Amino acid sequence: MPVGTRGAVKGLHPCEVKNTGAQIILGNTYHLHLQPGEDTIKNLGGLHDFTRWDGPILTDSGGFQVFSLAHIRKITEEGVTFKDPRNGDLISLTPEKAMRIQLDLGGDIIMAFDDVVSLDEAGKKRTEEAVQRTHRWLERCVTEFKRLTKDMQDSERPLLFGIAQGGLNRELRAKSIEFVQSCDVDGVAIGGLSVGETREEMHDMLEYLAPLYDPDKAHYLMGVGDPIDFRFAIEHGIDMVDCVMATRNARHGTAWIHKPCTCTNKTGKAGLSGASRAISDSSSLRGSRTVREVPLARTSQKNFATSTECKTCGGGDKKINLNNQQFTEDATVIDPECDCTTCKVPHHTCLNGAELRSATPVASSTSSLVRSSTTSQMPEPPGITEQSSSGHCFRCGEALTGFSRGFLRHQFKVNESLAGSLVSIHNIRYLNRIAEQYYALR
RNA sequence: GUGCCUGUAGCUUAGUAGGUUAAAGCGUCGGGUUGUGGCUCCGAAGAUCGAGGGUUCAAGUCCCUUCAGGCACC
Repeated sequence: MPVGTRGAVKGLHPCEVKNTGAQIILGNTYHLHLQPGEDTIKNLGGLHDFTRWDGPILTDSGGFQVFSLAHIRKITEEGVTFKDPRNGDLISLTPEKAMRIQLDLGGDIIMAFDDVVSLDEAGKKRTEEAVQRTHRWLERCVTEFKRLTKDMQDSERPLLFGIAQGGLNRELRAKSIEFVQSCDVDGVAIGGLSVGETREEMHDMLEYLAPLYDPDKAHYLMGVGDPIDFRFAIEHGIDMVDCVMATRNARHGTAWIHKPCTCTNKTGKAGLSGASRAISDSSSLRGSRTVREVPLARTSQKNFATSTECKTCGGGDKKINLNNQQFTEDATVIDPECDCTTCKVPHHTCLNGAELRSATPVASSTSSLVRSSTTSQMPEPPGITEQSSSGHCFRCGEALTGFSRGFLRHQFKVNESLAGSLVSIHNIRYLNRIAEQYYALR
């Protein structure tokens, strides 16, 4: 889920977001409440009409801002007060208010209001307290949610997700997952990770939690991650993630690329972790049990499992910093394997026409969970051509040549925001391609 | 021709009455970024202080000469 905190995925037209294969985006209660306010958004038709994004929208509750804006907030049992950074005004968020705001905003999935703790000493000390409070707040959220939606038809009622906490404490985590799954919620989110712990600590926790998930509910890992963490999460029963890295890194010049693993070890055990390897040979898992039911086994070589990097050939998920001098005269695209509209764009007359409609199959693992409440019409985006993978336009046969690294570096160097937008498209598409590859393995 | 002003990092400048290893912003180069406050954060490289000589324990700073640019006057 690309992140559009303030109602827009930064730098991108909704068509561009859609064309990455993204099925759902995020908005944020805290930011939209401060500006322009849920009343304004409601008066302008709700988030979908307001933002012109006709796909599902998930709104975060503002719980994370309790954590990230720690220097300007105060927590009590009732809720949290923040100082408005613009004018110093005190604003408050409570479980009930978070429900009201999110329902006014009009997203399709709304999140319970939770208490996120840091991993420093102060945070560790209050981990248990935060878990208990998160649970009490969740009960208040569910009550308020039911009260506010009791007159709604099933088709217009948004979904409510609860959030499990517990820091890096396994016992607390297990209790929290169990509690949230026992509540009347449509989905379960894993919160409080990706807040500064090491990759190994996060992966260990995900591995520990995977067998505890109720297969009847969706599981959403909040705030994760880069391609490596994303693969690991999928392999361990996670259905949904969101992360700002794709877009923030893109705006700062970092693009993800995939270096194919060239190892053809006769044992079939190349360096890549279980499912990552399986993608290269997707037939090996086709027809097996679903990912969520059985988290794919990690290889005995832990290092391989926690990174998709192949120790033998260096293949796997990589990143490049397009600001680097080495790309000044680089005529190649970010990633020749990629089919995004930054890496493969027709630069001829075919660009102008409906024939270029996307033919890329889009996975729909979450669509059955989500009822899009909008009827707004979005024009079909100028898409990826049918034969983009072959590198040629299916219509006229001309080569599809995306934006060169040299061009992108130049635009970054002259501070042109187009560069950040183009790389955002690439990075979001990169993650969605990973999701689509796993989806094909079900 | 005469008088005055200005020369410090690639650029714009700070360097106080001479006193530790000449400072900053921008730019350059490299890195970071995980439920987005921040086109951001961190780090590095980069200066024989226009040149030469002198005074002094000590000169970017004072003196002389010279070069370059600018201004004014003849």
